[in-house]
Amino acid sequence: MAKAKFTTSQDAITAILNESIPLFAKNGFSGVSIRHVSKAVGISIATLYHHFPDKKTLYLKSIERAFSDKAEGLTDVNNTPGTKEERLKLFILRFTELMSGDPNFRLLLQRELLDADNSRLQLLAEQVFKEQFQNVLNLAKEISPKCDPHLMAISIVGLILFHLETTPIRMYLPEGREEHNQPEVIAHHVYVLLTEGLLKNGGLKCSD
Amino acid sequence: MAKAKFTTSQDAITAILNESIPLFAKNGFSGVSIRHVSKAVGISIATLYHHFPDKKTLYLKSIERAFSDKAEGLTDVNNTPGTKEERLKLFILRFTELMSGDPNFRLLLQRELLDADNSRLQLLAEQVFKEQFQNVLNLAKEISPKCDPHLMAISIVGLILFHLETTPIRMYLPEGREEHNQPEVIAHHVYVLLTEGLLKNGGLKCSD
DNA sequence: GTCTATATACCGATAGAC
DNA sequence: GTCTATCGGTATATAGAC
Repeated sequence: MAKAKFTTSQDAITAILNESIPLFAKNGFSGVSIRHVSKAVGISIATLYHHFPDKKTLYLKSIERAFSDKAEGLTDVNNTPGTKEERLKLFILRFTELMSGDPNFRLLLQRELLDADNSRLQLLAEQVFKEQFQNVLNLAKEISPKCDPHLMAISIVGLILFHLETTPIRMYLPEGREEHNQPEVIAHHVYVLLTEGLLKNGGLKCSD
Repeated sequence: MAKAKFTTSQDAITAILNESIPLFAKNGFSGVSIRHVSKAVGISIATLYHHFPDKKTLYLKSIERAFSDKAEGLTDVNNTPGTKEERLKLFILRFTELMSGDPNFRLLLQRELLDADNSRLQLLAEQVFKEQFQNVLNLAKEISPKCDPHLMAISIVGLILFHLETTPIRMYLPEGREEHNQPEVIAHHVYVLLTEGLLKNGGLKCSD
């Protein structure tokens, strides 16, 4: 008889998700097989199917687990003291550090934007991102009341995410340097760009 | 004997790539099988293998074909007449329209950023994007000489690409509207954001 | 809770005829 | 240039013992 590797079903499920999350983040849904996951955990395929009914459910539970952890990572920055500029700066820094600190979350998000159907996108938007996006929306309204808040909120998070997204190809592009990948450098660049624009005073003072 | 569907090998290759490009864009490398592609083209698997040695080569040739078409789409906007603001505006509009006009190119690019190894990213950077990126770099240097040009160039294209990337989830996020997906709306928003920043005159004049 | 063994389908790739 | 037929491997998923 095979000895029990995990005492409770929850332990086994957690161990499986701990392996499946990075695998799905790196290789996508169809790039990961049940065999890969079960081998990474150190259990048989049948054992994995004992805990998850099918591959799709395993994927969705992986997404769920990976995303639920992050929902609390960004507390409401609108409730912190300070001017609107300070709160914007704080949000950008926190969001950049959060996203660069956990690559799995960002990679899974990007893959979902590519692969998910409308029902799953709706689920993500309404049950995962809604609250956090609303915070950015409020910040955008306060800082730039005349502009479309939705477009502005997308731009704020998009600037940060795209810099992280292009990290692997940067060093091969002209004038790309290693330091461009540091969260603090990205956050500072995004903050200055957003607050001052390109043309003010003949160009940004990125050395500030 | 089976009748010849294509007279020349080039015709067959073009027909195959015409089907494989959108399939790879939508489903990724491991989400597409040789069977899918051959069925979509209307030929047998063996015929496909007569034109391409293996699946990986088919994928790389698909990328190559899809990307080569776009290299000329963006002519050097720095050589057009007008002020730097006008040239920035022109670049943003052209780039936005180019990217929203051919979803396959953008989707393949995003998938490559997720899936490609370093050698393929280097190939993409140096043989596909180098020249165009250099143009954006020059524009960034001229417009914002005090700021890091690399970071600024990434920000300019990133703003546009992220708005397109999030198109499918927008309508499910707070205050998302259908018109936010129009290329002209995105381009105008990006231009105003870049040139004026968030805080100037108490907020952007997005209605201009 | 975990296993071995197996069912069934699909995968990438090839052989050889026409 | 295209096909049918097929190989060996792997995919997801299940049955049933312990």
